[in-house]
Amino acid sequence: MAVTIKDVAKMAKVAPSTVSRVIANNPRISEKTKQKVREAMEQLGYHPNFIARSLASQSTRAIGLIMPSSTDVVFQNPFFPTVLRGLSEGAHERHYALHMTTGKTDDEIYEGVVQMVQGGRVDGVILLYSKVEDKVLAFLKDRDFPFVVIGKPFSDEEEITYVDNNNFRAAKEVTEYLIKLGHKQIAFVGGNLNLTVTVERLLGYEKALRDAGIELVNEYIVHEEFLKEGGQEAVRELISLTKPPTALVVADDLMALGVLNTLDEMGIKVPEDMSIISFNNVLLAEMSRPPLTSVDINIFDLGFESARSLIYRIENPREPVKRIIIPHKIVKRCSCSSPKTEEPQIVS
Amino acid sequence: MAVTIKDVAKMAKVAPSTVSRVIANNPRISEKTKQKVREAMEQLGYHPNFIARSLASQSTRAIGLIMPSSTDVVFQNPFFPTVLRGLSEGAHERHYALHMTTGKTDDEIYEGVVQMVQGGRVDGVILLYSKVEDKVLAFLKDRDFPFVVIGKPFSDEEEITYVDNNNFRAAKEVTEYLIKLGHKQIAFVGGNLNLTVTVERLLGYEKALRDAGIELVNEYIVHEEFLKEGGQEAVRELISLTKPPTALVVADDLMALGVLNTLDEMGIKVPEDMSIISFNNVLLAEMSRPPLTSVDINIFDLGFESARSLIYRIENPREPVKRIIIPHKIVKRCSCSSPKTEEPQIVS
DNA sequence: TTGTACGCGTTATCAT
DNA sequence: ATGATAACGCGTACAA
Repeated sequence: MAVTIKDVAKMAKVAPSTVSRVIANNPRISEKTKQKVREAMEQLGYHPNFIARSLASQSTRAIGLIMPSSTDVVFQNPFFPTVLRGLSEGAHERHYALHMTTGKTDDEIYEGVVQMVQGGRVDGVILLYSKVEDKVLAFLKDRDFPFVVIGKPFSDEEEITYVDNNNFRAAKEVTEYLIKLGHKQIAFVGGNLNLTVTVERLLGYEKALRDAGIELVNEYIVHEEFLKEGGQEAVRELISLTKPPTALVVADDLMALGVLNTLDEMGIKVPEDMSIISFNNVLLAEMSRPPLTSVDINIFDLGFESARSLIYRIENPREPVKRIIIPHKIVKRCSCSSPKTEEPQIVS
Repeated sequence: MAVTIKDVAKMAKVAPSTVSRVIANNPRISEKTKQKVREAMEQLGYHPNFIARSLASQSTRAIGLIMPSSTDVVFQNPFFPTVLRGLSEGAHERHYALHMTTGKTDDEIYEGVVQMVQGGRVDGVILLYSKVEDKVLAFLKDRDFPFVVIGKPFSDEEEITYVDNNNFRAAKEVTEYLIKLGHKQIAFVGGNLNLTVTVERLLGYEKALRDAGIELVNEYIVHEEFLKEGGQEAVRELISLTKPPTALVVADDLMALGVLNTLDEMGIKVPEDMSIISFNNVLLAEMSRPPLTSVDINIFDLGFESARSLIYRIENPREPVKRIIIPHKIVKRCSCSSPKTEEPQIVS
């Protein structure tokens, strides 16, 4: 058995409660006994037992991470290692540990969360995704358990603490950027519509077009999963239109990579024949050919601020909910240019 | 306060210990009282408290994951989401939870591990990396704490349970494959030499050349970090040699992607002018242009088996250590071909 | 088959 | 400033 507070107490010739106070650095303990106790701890190699401490203090100093379905393609996104880094750093800063749940199906995930929460394993949780009609979110809200979601909640926005980018605005900006370059036929290649992020980006795209007086055409909006095959399908559909787009707003870098490949296979040059702009600015964005113009959404900060606000919520339960918007920035690389003016060519 | 075992006991008119036994499904409890107790649990919405249970039973049913330094480029590798999936599934299967530690510096990581282990937060840990002279590993071994490492340990191989591929053999095979295609000038682009995986792959490469009677040339072996810029540097160095290689063994897909880009910029065609073969076969391998021939190392299984063997070790402490080798497979795509025979061209 | 009583390692509330 | 003592919620040896 490991060395406990009692062993230390015995060695320092004080009561266990005194040792406990020394650990908490209670000011009512004299410096002399503090020193004595600390020496004993040192000599015995004492380390506090988190479990016992949790039981007594009713707080675990651990936060739970709820991942999206592990079978979901988004799980493969380089997005995750980066949020994780942010989360980890934010938690570490306040001496919180990280606990994880994953699952293949939605039910598995839900069960995991219930276990974790009811079982008292964590003081609060962070939802690493935001989708419509989420059972998990409903559960947490119902139980009034501290949580924050990364991304904009589908509903009850006012009553939920969340950390997000302004995806609507970001999408509007990139679309306006393309319009300014002279594009009029701009398509949107989005991911799963169950994710609120997809919806927000789509809305921003539409708003920009409407503001510019450009008609929305249904065939220009395609939705596929965030990953490879999806991108390819989407592109083929678009290119085969009688009046194909000259520019693409793609909801995710990884998907844009797939798009890039398909275009290459079809002999369509980027950015000469087709402009592409995408989101997230993961490492791949600069490793593609051509390097992608992409919206940097500061993934790390998304994680970092989520951890921070959850911890704040845990430690100040009665404070009002708040939302944090992480700034974004368009990183211009080489995948966008002005459209070729087709008409003159026909005339000549 | 949440509903406890006592509340259930009161409602079912039995002793708390009886409730406890029902939870453990102790056969010495009559079906009748079991039923009665279960009804009470249902009605009250009882959920066992993991913390209390852990304290009493001295087991947390949680396993700790030790990540590499979050500042390290390898952390960004798509490798991680995939091992995580495997780990998660392996743990979930046996109803174990996942706990994480990360850190920026080695010391931060070490501190985190010590806290986690001494604090009794987990029953065992998994090292998600394997490097030389690892303080963390030494600590775990010294404390005789259950752990398994993903990758081959640098030393004390016989006394450590680990899960790995046969990277030596894999590297040997891919090199032989290139040799069989007719290549004689084959270079090796490796990552950080502190990681045992890099060493193993390098050794396999060298062995294949030696077996084939091909002289090893020092300039053909370059070491850079696993990610982008590294790859580019490495390639430039190689190409500027008076007798540049015709084929490259690259230690990681992501790095190969960087290599691909640099070659493209330099106007060198793959596979016509340069063959490339790499490792891991992450999603990106098939998304690159051209799609990469890569060694599939079954990342998921690496995680899955690690979780399994750790749990086995936790539950059977006195069993001998074992090592598990996950099979690999070369996935041939489009980045390798026979070398152009330069001489005839000069003659003609 | 079930109940009693104690222990797991801490923190927290009273005392002194 | 410090020491007893009682929780915290559950498992379990021992008793009945």
